[in-house]
Amino acid sequence: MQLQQLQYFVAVAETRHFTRAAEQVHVAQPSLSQQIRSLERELGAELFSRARGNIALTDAGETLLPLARRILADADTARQEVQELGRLERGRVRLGATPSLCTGLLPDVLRAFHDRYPGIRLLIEEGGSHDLVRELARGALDLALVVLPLPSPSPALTTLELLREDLVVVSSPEAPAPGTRGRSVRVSDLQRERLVMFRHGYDLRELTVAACRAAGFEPDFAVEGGEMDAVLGFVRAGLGVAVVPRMVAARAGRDLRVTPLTRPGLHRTIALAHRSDVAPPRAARELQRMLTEASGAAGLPR
Amino acid sequence: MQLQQLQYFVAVAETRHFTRAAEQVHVAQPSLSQQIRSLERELGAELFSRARGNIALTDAGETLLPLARRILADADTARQEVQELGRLERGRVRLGATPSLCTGLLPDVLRAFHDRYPGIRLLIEEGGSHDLVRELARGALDLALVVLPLPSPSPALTTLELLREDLVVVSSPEAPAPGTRGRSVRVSDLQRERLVMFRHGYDLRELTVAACRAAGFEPDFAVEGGEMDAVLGFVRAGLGVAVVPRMVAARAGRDLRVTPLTRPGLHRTIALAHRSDVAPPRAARELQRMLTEASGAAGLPR
DNA sequence: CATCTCGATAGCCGATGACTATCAACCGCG
DNA sequence: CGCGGTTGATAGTCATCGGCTATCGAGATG
Repeated sequence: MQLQQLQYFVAVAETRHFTRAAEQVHVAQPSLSQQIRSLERELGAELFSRARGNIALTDAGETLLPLARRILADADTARQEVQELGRLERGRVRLGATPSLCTGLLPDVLRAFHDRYPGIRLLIEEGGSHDLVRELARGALDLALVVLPLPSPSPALTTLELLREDLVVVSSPEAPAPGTRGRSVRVSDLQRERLVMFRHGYDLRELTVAACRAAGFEPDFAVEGGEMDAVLGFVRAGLGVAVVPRMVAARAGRDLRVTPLTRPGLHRTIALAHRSDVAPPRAARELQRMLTEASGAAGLPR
Repeated sequence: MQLQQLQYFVAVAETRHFTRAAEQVHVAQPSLSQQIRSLERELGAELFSRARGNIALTDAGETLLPLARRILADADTARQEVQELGRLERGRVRLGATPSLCTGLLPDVLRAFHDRYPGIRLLIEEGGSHDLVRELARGALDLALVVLPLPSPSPALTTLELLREDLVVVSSPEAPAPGTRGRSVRVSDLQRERLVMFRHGYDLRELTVAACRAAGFEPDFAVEGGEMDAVLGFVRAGLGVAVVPRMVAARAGRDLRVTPLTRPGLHRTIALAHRSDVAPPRAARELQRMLTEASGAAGLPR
């Protein structure tokens, strides 16, 4: 039994006429006759009663017809759906990102992506780099925005650097400016400040703590454990200062004092990770492209 | 897209392994690879991510899989159903019969047929010969039990004589026996009787009336218009006598007097009719066979 | 009776799917 | 670090099959 034979069969059943059915399916009449015969032979039953000028379905034909129609319809649907997938009219991207990135780079790009491909569902998983890497390897994510270096690097993952972000110190405009030199602040100056610190899992936490230790002191937390918004809120309220990406600080509005770090300062490298062994789906590749483009404009060069 | 390709595709999707899938579908691995490739080319999308030792479905594959399964299942169902039809495990026979035949020959044969082929639905249409012939020609019936000669014979119908039935006179045991000679009665004797007559449409009505006229008189109806059961009931109640097939009279029980007609008496020829241009369905042919057999035993020879 | 219609048949040809042999990449093992 | 083993891809060959044209044959038609 072949799809083509079913198609021929349905054409004959509909036209009740071999010659016209042959025209309808764009094939010579003998070919169609032959295929119908072959289908009948395989099924072990006549499908049509071939009374001259009065082709009619037999019981077997009557039984087969609805199934044949359904099979052909399903085959059409299959073709349709796969092609829509290819044209990014449908589909899904499962993107992981660290919380700080969700606040920074992501919203604009996701907005642009969704405007361009409204049929693609975007599933965002917010989590620490460690979790994201695991989910990627499990195949539960197509792409992840992570901060380099990865906590558990693996050859199974390919990373593509997107951009390097400066970190800055934010503080309440009402409190005295941090540091001693006004325009910028050194890491060591943070020893005199109390910090508002993210919860465990934020790469910014590890990064900041590591920087303080490298400068020879243990940071002093005024409060710790919040998400990005909470941290900014605490800072705004004057509980302490925080080290955040410049982009986040810029978005946070005017009611925060932003003080850059003295050179070389602190940075973090944001990268896009995906499994090395399988190419990400079309839609994920397209999102990857848009992210690369956006961050290229935003700034890997600098 | 071909059913075979879908089968191969599902096999690979299930085993996640080309070589094992090839074994499962009894084909060499390169053939399977090639078919999958060809399917992918036609659909314009990769169906599998071929990471060594980790074959996985792509989005497109994931989309196709459920449809492919369903298509294959439908194809199986189709094969199954058509074959059950051939083995008379399923199906239907649409049989027409005149009312008097429904009472006579039919019940036993239908019982035997149904016992033997419990999966076949039996649809009986009771009607006058004229209606039955029309329904046959329309294709609304597969077979019809009719009384010859047909009111509107047509080359489009083939008839096969089944048996000749004697007609007898039935009367109430409490009334005086009809006729004058005790053991049998002549048609002309019916002039002195009042008849219980079937409704229009019964061949027995036409036949009896024609016989009376041939004998030179117009029959006198005590009551007319009933079905077979009603007629027998009226006769039993003593309203009059009736001319019915011997087989019906025999079934009607002891509380009816049965008087044969003097030779040559009256007969009717029962035949099986079907369209000449198309062979009846398998199940109908089988019922035809059983009817022929049963009536052969019952009596065409005599 | 000639003609037309329409499905079946015959014969041929190119496409295609299956096979064997082999390659290439990757894995695990010593 | 090299070496078989595994596994999917590739190459080349061949038989099959589906498509085509030409033609037949049975009914309908005028």
